[in-house]
Amino acid sequence: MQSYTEENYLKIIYHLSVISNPVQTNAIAEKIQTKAASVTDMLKKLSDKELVDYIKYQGVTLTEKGKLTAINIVRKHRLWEVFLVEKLNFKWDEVHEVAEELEHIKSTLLVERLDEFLEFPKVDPHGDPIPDQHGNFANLSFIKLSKLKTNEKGTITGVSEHSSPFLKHLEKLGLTLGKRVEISEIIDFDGSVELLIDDKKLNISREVAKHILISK
Amino acid sequence: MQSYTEENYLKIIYHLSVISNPVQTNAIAEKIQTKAASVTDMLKKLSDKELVDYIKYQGVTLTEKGKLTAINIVRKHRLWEVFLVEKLNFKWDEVHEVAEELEHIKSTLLVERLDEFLEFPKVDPHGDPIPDQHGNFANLSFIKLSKLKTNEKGTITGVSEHSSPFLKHLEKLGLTLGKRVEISEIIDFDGSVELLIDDKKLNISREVAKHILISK
DNA sequence: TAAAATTTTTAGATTTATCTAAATTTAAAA
DNA sequence: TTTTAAATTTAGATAAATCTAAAAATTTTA
Repeated sequence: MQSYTEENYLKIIYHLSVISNPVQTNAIAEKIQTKAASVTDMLKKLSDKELVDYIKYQGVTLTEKGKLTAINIVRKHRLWEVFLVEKLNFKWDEVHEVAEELEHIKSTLLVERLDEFLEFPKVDPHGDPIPDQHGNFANLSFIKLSKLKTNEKGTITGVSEHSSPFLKHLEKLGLTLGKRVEISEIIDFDGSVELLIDDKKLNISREVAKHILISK
Repeated sequence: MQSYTEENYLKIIYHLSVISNPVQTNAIAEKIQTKAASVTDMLKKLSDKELVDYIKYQGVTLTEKGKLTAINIVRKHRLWEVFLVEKLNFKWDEVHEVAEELEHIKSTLLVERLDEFLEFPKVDPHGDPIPDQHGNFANLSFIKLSKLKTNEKGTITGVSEHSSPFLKHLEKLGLTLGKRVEISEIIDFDGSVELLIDDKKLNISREVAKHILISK
């Protein structure tokens, strides 16, 4: 059994692995809001427990065991987010902090029953896929809205930025999951995107467009 | 803000206060599965934070601030128990350990929304009252089944023992909350109680009868 | 490729919650 | 009321997770 802190390290390493593998000490330190020295200490500990492969000065990779643990935490986090939004009427920008706590509750019975209660959701309120109890993800294919070309259409199915200000912004613009959009123009000057949604025109910055995920 | 551990101490002190006030160091140590020396250390800390009034060698009492904190934890514990039983189909003997973890989740929004989602329950699955957000309990009047006299009737509305073996035993006998019972005989020899439930006769030990709470 | 900059690790300290063993206080018994 | 027993506290140690400051390794740059 892992401690709350160990679980957090594993989760962060898991998320950072997607971007770069192996994961650097400083990257972890920044994400976890701690000092590099503390990270080094913890990596040694996780290595002793065979949850990560750690080479001094080189970085870490999750072992199979570590990866399964991490995915299980991600599973719990996302299921709780669905619960908060679907059942307790939380907004999609309000769920993260609470789910950060709920993801560490240990009972497997709880997780399986929650999954059932929520009718086995495949994605969380931000469109992120929810792994099953064996750690398998349904493979969803997303492309960034910023990669679409003029006149292309697609459905908003996810976001790659979870901060409250960003999500509130999208909400205000009506850019929520499931909405159908069409690119009407891409502005040369600043790369901003003009799109059609609910028959209305809308201009969003390139920065925003990069964090909206589309499926066709 | 209090730590997980501090919250547990406050909760235990709160429960023990009902039995004896002030609460003794050893009583806490036993409940919390730790050593008396550790309890002393924590009592000093809680005292510094003005959550308890602590007099060396005499014991502790919760301050108003400490009491409110404790009651809030009890509130969360019981609401989560209702959730587990009502929504996730947990049995009444399966909820305790999980609720022990869930009770420490911090968000007040979560608690109020959960309360609403559960339609403001007044009691938990064991019949224990759920305080409102101000810490007020509805005053329910219970008497022990063992205090009833021959031919008296009543409704099972609570239990004063929460262990899984005890609850499973009651379940098997059909002695669940809401059931109407009538005392048909009290056996002189061992104090055991014969009762009528669902038109069937049943004999339970005095020990069991003591932990069943009745309202008329 | 040698110097400079960056990243990472080590060493030693701190905080929180715990422990054991010994000392002290209080309560109970003779 | 003195002795004994029980409960409680103190003192000093330990484990987990963190920190700062300095040393070491790696990467970048000139």
